[in-house]
Amino acid sequence: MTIQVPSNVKDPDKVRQRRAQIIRAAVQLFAEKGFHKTTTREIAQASGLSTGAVYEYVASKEDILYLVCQAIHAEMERKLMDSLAQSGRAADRLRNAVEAFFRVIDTMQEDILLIYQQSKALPPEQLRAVLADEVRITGIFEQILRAGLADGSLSPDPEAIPLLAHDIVVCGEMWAFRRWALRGMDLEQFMRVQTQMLLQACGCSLESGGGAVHHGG
Amino acid sequence: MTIQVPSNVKDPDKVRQRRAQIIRAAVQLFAEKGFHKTTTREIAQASGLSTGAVYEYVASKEDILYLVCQAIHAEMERKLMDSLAQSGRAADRLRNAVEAFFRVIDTMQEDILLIYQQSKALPPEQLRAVLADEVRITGIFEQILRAGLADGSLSPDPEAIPLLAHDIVVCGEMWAFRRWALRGMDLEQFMRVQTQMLLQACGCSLESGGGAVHHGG
Amino acid sequence: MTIQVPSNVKDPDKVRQRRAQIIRAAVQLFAEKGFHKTTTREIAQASGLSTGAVYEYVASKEDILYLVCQAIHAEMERKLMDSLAQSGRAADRLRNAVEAFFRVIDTMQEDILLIYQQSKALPPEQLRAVLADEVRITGIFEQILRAGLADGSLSPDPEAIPLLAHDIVVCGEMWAFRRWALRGMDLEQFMRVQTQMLLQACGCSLESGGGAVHHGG
Amino acid sequence: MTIQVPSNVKDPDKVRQRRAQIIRAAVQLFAEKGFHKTTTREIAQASGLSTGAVYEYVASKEDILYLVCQAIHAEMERKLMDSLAQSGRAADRLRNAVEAFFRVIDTMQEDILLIYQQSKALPPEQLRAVLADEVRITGIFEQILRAGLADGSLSPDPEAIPLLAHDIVVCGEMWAFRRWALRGMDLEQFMRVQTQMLLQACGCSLESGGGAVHHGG
DNA sequence: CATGAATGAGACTTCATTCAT
DNA sequence: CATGAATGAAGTCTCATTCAT
Repeated sequence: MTIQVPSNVKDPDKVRQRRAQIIRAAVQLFAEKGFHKTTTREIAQASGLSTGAVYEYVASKEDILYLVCQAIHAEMERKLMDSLAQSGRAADRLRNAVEAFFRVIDTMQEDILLIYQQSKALPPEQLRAVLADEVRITGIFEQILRAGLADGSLSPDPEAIPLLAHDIVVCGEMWAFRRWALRGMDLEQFMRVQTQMLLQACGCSLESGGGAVHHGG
Repeated sequence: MTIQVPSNVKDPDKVRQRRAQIIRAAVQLFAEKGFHKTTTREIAQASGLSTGAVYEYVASKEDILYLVCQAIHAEMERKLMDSLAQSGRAADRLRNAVEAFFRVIDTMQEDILLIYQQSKALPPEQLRAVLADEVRITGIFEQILRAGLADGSLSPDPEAIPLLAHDIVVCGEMWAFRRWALRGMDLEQFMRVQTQMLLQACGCSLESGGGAVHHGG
Repeated sequence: MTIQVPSNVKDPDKVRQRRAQIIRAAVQLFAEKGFHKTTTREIAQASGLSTGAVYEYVASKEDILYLVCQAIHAEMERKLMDSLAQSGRAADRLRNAVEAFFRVIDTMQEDILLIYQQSKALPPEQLRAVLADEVRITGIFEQILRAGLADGSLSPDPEAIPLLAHDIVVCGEMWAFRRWALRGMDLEQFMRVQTQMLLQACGCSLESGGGAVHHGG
Repeated sequence: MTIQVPSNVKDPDKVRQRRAQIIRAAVQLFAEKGFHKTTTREIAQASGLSTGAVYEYVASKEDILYLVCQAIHAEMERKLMDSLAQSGRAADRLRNAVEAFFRVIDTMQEDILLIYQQSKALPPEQLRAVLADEVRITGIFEQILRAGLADGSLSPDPEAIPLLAHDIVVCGEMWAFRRWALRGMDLEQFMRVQTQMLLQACGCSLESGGGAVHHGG
């Protein structure tokens, strides 16, 4: 589900390097002004290439948006993977993964917002590929939930597992896309509340989080 | 926090009527193609007005987007308000409100998606007004949570109340903006899982919902 | 050489009155913003008529400009005629006419500038009519010059009479159309220098003007 | 007091060359139809560029008008300077300059008319720059007059010098902007009368001009 | 490969004029 | 006669993309 972006240039290293320049510039511009209000000229200029050169590495402006979304997802995934514990009880790995995920989101706020707001501008096929990336990220949590069901450390409704995984992702990403509403909190507060809610929903047995734990009155 | 959209036409009834036409057409087009790929001519044509006539009721294309967002939020609020119980324990009113909210979202999927994807195209001031609408909707849930704290039927962490309200809104709205990921579920399933999670997070004492209740293993 | 501006309205008094309103508003607007940047709506509004009503008294925007030019010339001529001595030596009448003319110009600066800057926007036929008005005004001075040739009080080159008349008009009107360059002078200074130059050019015998008379060194 | 017109194109030679094309086309069109009735497309077409190409060399239609005015004034000044005697009595240099100026006007009638009729369409700042050009041209005559005062070959009222310079300019330029009234004369006749009047007003001692010299009375 | 000038379709908006009420 | 909403042609300007150098 990864779509090839064609390039006139043969040397793959050069392509990688130039596209990195383009992506770096475009991420910033798209986040700031949005896809449609950003011109290819601006992207070229900001990436240190000429107008024409950009089109040696990309076939259309939409390709750039696709590369940007891809790069963001790749970075998210990489960062997330890096801090995932590979062993232990699923419940602990979940708590760990959620925290890692939230911290990744915090460092990539603008990027996540960018995907939420601009991916609609992608052509259908590329949009599908981007959504597939999100499915893969969500899948990370799904897998842990299933592992928890298996090892007994979590007790989610089996049918609800996909949705719970989405809840984790969405309740984390809102730190980015509802930023305007959450100015009053700091990340730790946010994480405490969200983690508490999400883990409880997953039937996590051990409530060792820092926040006050509320037992229904 | 409501911004005036100027019109050349004086008769307020006519303005209302024509703007309704414009909004109806624009909602559809924006949802389908996005704000930037929709032309003013298309909007005019789809609303049965001439190009020039549209500009008798609106000063710019962005005004149309603002009217659209406003209309969507107004409809959401109206529908939500209509089905809100005015009395009873806060816990019951919350459950009721969440269900009502989710059903509203289900009927307004495209509209909510539209706001998520297109509001970035608004000029700053109008964007602020649209966000203020979302704040007001979120406030509905905040108030119930506070009432629950007061009448003892809910026990949210007082500091977490604003965030919990946002969780309710976001965990509902994902039915719209993650539609592509939730094709496998039906609304009732979705509501059961989300309601369960959210109410529990709010410290709702009586778990009378239909879903399986998970007590941490 | 006066072109009829058609009106749908039959009652000539009403036409006169309404056109006066239109002209009053248009003069101001044209002087301020120019013909092309003034909209018919603005003219209607400023004259207290509805958009449609204006077109009951005028067939086109250009008609309004024509009416404006006509009105300005008529006022100039009226004011000038009012203060023209009817008898006496031509030389005296000339001096008197030049002074009167200059004072008229001073009170009608914007109007004269308007004609200089906007008459190009007139349709050919109406432009011709406006130029004919200017010819008529120039003719006033021509006649006095010829009278002076006849009564011996002036001695212009007979062939130069038309040009000298234009010189009088232009050297007066520059008080309006070179206003930006003459900020440093007052009207009296200006009149003294110009009158001196013009009368001398017309071979005026009696140099009774207030200014110092310079005999070539 | 020269305003920079921005261009996307970096190569100054190309900018000069393309702008020359644009100016050539625009002068003709503006003179013929006026600024507002000329479309940017017509300018592009007449200058052999595409619509978009024009906007690589200019930021707005008004910029074109500004370039046109600038170019006209530059050409006037250049032509005038070329034929100015650098030495001799100021009185002779004045006569010489006036003649040169009048001949320049004769060759540039449409251009001068263009400035009179269209400069009102300029944005304020650019209008100021254009008027500054006219001030500079007028200044040429002012300087000669002052020199004449110094070398005794002219005896203008010192306070009247600026106005006399304007008289020279205006009494020359009327050959362009009153062309419709002067069809009956030829340039030589015109020059004779005007030169006579103007030099006399400047207190020029030696009346060696070709025209009949009239001594008052 | 790189450059950047050129293209031209098309976007938004304005506004003189009309005409039903 | 008066009103003012409606029309729609036309204008200015933008910008993704191409291609000669």
